[in-house]
Amino acid sequence: MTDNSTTMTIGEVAARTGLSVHTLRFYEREGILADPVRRDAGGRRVYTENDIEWLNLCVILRTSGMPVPEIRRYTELARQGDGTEGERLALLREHHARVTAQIGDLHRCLDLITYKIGIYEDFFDEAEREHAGALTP
Amino acid sequence: MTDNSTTMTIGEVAARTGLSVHTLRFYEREGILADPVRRDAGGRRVYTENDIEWLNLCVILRTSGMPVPEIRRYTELARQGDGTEGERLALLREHHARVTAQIGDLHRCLDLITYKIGIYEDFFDEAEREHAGALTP
DNA sequence: CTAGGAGCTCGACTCGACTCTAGATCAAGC
DNA sequence: GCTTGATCTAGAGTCGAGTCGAGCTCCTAG
Repeated sequence: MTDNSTTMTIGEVAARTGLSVHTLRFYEREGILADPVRRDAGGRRVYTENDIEWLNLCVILRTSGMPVPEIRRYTELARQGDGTEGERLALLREHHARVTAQIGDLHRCLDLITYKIGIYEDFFDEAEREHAGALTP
Repeated sequence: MTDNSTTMTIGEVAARTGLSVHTLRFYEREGILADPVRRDAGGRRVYTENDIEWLNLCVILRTSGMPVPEIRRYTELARQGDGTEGERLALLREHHARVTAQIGDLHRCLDLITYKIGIYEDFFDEAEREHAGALTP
């Protein structure tokens, strides 16, 4: 049960999202926070569970390579609310395709790397066999 | 049969590797070419099939996220030749692990993105059903 | 012989995404 | 009241990986 009314300081949010406080402020400047962060009497940022959730989504999007401007676009759409679902869906689908493609690329790279590793391993196996004076017919 | 003695200009290499001529010169400065590129009488670079092969490996390593300095390290070891196989193998294994981990990360991101897409799709399905005045019991 | 297209070097610039600094403010504990 | 540690803002700096430009040279086709 995530209590929707408990609030956090920027430091706590940093701890919970894995982002640095610098990055949190940076993201806010870049306009990728769901709603403008509230402030307490002293002017410091006050975050809610909602913000954490949104930030976690942002982290996922960034980790999977979505550029900041595109996250901003998504955020703007979400802020606008009703009527933007189509564009949001399109944006996510596009990203989905890119990530899928990238995974494919990485797999192809991995195959070659695995192959190269195999060559080196063979090299050492061979050396060992010779060292042991094995009986290769 | 790749003729090992045919040579190419930088432009041809660019066409064949997908790298720009700028990038080819940049890679050379960065020391990630197997051997110092030969030059013709006029001082222009002369590439061989070997260079192409090496560059293709570099492209794979870069695509899979190996930083340039690490490729340089690998290149240096390869240049030194005998006795460095162990370190080369270690380096490749490390990279293999990183790439594998990254693929895992991307899969995790993809799952969440897929989930989000599902939510939007449900939203539209629902809207459509209502529009059609369906008989949901 | 000359025009145009590649190439050359060196150094500067870009871009994206942070990351850090300075100098001020604030809140809480002693 | 004072200190200490967290926050604040605005703006500058960093880092990686290219990317580009200026000014020059060189080959080749017409």
